[in-house]
Amino acid sequence: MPDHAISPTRAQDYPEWYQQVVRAADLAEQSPVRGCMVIKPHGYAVWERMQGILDRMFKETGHQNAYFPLFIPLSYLEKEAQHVEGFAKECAVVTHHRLELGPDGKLIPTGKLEEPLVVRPTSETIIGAMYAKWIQSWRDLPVLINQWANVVRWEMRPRLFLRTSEFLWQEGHTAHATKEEAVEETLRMLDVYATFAERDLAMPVIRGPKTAGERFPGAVDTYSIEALMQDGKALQAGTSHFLGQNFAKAQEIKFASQTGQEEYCWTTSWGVSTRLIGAVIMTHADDDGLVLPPRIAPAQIVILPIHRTDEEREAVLACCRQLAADLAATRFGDEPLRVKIDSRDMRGGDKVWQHVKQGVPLRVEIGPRDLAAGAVSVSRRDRGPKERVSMPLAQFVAEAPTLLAELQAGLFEKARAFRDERSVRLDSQAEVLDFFAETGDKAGRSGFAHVHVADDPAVTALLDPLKVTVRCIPMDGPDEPGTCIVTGKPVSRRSVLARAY
RNA sequence: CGGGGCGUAGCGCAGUUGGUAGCGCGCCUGGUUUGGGACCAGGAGGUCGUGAGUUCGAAUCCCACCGCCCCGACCA
Repeated sequence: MPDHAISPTRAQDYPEWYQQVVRAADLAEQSPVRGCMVIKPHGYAVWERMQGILDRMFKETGHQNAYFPLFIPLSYLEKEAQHVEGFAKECAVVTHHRLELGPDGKLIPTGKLEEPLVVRPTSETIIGAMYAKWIQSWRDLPVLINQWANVVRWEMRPRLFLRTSEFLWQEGHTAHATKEEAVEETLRMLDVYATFAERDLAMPVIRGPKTAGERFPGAVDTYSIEALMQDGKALQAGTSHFLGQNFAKAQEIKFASQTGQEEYCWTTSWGVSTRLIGAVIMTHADDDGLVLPPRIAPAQIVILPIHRTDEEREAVLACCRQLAADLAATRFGDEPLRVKIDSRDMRGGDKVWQHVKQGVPLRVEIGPRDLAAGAVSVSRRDRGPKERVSMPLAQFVAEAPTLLAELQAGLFEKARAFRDERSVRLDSQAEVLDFFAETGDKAGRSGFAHVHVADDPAVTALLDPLKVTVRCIPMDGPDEPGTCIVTGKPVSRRSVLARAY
């Protein structure tokens, strides 16, 4: 057996490594439908963890869930000009509503629709149409709604979790009486995403507004959280849009103000998707497979009974059940510990490696020797796959939450250290060209470049050939005035440049 | 949609002067093992991506289509 569970390693072939991790961890696989994935139970369990935490955060910030249709009348998308431009090309369109059996046994679509239906690429238009009916008075505001849904974007180059034709996400859509309130909402949700990414996914992110070219079609401002993956490429992990009155005007979302004036609403939308699973993989996974931060791990601890004879089996299993019960009575991150006993009848080595590849944070082995000593053998996913530490059973129960907290914090620190190591401040075009050079030592080893650039086509012209984009203009930390390295225009802070997924 | 590569057992692959399918891992059974991705023996599993063609005969040759991967344009 090779040194690593995953082949090739990250260093050998990063894109292939990614796919092998997804497969080895049994997260998802390609479906017979082009560009669409099947999310398998383990992958879906991770998504459910993310959903659970985010949903609670949305509710805590005053939002309610609702559900809107999968199909959007074509005419709805035509209303907002910029929006059409952004989405028109990549949509699935339903044109027929019946199938008839042809003479050759083939099914033929018939029953042409009067108006084609677009499978939602995002739901601003259909939700806006409903808001227009629901909102009459300032007393109806704000409207704070989220929906968990699937959307379809006919992407040219799909990749499991990162870019699939259909993906799962949540989309929040809010309407407000004032600009200030809507902007505040936009930033509040950006903050929710950043907190979730850093606290739960252990993934450091940079947040900030996008440049004009990178904006969501129809938005006044788009904010994103950006994370750095292990291959030095950036991943946009969540977005929050201030839509101004653009959609409200296009869709007649109006209300009577306190002074009796008819006014347009100010709206926002914000979303994160199953792409976050890809983000977790590319942030934490190693050459032995997935590494799950404890807070989003479906099982935080797996207990592995080791036994030979039937008598041993009984005694060991009894001990495992007791341990599982004791751990489940303990709390980590405001929730009971999630523990699983894996008593499947298979070779121990295989079983251990499965859990390694699936990213379970803690593995606990209990065999006759441990039983006799009143001890357990503990392995951490952030250490070598063969490392084990023996400790008294009672001590493990007491310290399990601390161990998990340590693991969670350790993953974050490691990711942050990696990001810092791959982050530079550059002050000239030459330095930028050198940093993103694709030859020599630097091949594929780029990262975040903090640079003074203006929001200007001349900047894009410089970056395009490098396949580099302005990810966002970081909003944390103080202003740092400077001049654009391309145009010489004064700018108040540095932007983050990177290659991106 | 453009350029390149590739589709043979669940996975990884071999199989070119065209002769009717194999290896490793995995899976099932039995045995020996056992704090570690074991060993031995036996077994199951494939209309060789799909369709049409050349041929007595096609996984091998020709054509079309579909899909996957990498590089672009697009993108949560």
